[in-house]
Amino acid sequence: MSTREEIIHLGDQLIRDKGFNAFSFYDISKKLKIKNASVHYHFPTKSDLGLSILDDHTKKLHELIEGTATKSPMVKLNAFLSIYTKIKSEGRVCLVGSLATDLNTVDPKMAKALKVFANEILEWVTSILQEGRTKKVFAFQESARTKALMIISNMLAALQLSRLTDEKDFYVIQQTVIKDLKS
Amino acid sequence: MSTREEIIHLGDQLIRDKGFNAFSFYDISKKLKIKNASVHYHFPTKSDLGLSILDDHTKKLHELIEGTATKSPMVKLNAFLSIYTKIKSEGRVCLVGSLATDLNTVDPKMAKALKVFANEILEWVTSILQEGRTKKVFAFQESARTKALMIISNMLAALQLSRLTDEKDFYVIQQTVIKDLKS
DNA sequence: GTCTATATTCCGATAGAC
DNA sequence: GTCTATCGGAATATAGAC
Repeated sequence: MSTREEIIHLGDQLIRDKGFNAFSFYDISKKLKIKNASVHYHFPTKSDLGLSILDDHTKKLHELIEGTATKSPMVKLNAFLSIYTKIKSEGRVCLVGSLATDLNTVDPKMAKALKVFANEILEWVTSILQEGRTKKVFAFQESARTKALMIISNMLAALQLSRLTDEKDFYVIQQTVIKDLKS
Repeated sequence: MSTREEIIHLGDQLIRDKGFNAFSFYDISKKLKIKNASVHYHFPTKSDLGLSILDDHTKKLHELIEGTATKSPMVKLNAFLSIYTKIKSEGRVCLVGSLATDLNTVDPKMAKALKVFANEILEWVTSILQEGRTKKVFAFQESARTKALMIISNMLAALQLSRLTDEKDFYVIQQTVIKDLKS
């Protein structure tokens, strides 16, 4: 992995671990054993880094969408849910949740990229649910978009809430989402 | 309202507007037209202020629980949901969501108080749902605690997600929560 | 691409006068 | 209870050498 890629990777972890406003370029330089100024060579400003992290997430989302395009709705749903399972195993929260709470403090370009990213997730999950209902794999009463909002809300908040109530509550919520879709 | 109370009030708004790590004592002193040092007189450290804000929320939660104790489950549920409606009208997020994403950066006392607060909300909503099901006002298949986790997740994340997709999505999610409980 | 060195700004916090 | 003044530290960011 190039230094640039390592910085993006570390920055992403730090945002989802501590929040965008609580990590510094020093945190990254320390871990990579380079100097503060070297991080600034790759990303002149913190917003530049934030934008690149969002671009990276968007790119990986596209890869996941394309990589599962020919699979069944259940496999696609599991691919979506697995994103959160992995984040939970790291003890972190998701990028959308972390940056949404900081939205009023980030620069407009980052806010814009975040909105695009969140809407692409919403559209993907909506399409998965729509396809699943058509194929009689999923059952739900609301519009597919509304159901997608409910499920994404559950997963996003499951990461945050289970930090406070009980770590197991993440899985309680995730399993309930799955069970609810099948009945 | 005393200066101390005004500081708590402003600090609460700032946490839910920008996040705990993005506001400063200067933000508060500027608004109250007093000096930085005066804020420190009331709250020696930022953590002291954070703790007092959490105590204030906990106290108000207790008042709401006691004030609705003799009401119907539907009225209690509406009291719970109205908390989020009000937050949405201010364009902010809830205290639990804001601080959960910052959890790894706050001092242990604040983390502890936040966990107590979140669990009290969970217990309250659980008891509302339990009572509502017993009285045949609500219908759901999961345990009352699990259903409470789902609903709280939906509302917490509705505030965050609707900042990014569409402000109206907050109400879409809220209405779906209500409708789903009645079927 | 990485370094040393530094400029600048901001923030949390405290001492001591009024 | 609020003020002026200030300390110490941390963070973003840049200049210029290697």
